[in-house]
Amino acid sequence: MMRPTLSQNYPRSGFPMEVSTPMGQGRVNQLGGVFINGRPLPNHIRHKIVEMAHHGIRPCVISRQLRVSHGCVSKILCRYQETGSIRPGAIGGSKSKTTSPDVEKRVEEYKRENPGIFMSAISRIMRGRYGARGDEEEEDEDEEDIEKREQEEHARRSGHSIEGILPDRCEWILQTL
DNA sequence: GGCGTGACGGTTGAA
DNA sequence: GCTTCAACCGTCACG
Repeated sequence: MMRPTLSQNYPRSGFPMEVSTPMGQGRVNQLGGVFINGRPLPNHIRHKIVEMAHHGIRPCVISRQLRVSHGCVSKILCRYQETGSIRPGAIGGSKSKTTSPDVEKRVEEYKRENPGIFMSAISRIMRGRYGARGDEEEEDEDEEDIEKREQEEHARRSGHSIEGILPDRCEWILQTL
């Protein structure tokens, strides 16, 4: 199982078809769908996958209809079940080193001393970071909005404020609560 | 025929 | 500015 095959070399040695997209060099998969190797599927496609699955449509039908490989449909649905989010994970970069054991210890201490303030701070940060993301399966979010938010997020991350650091660690913080 | 899974080549961005 | 590295991506094919 899972051995390399000739067809797996498509991308390198002459994929059957290549198309140009605003995002760059697109390729065409076996189902005739266009994808960009290494890049996530557009948000509206991901949204549609989840939506169709919600309506009880089988993954194989979804993959055929949207022309996305069934492996991809499977992955996206798995991820959606696990995280509740249709958004792709953060691509690239290195793991944040902002939470050394020392930092963790101090956050823990601070949490004990100021539980109220700590919680409201986290809530504020979470609102700022995720906004209405919890409703994303109901709302058809504009890709422009997403892009804008990502840009803002990026700008915030590159800053040196505590809020540029903490959001990445919110999951850990919440786990320790 | 439908599905889960792992290898693969590719992209990305922090260090 | 360039390189390295580790994370993620979607496709493909096997079982």
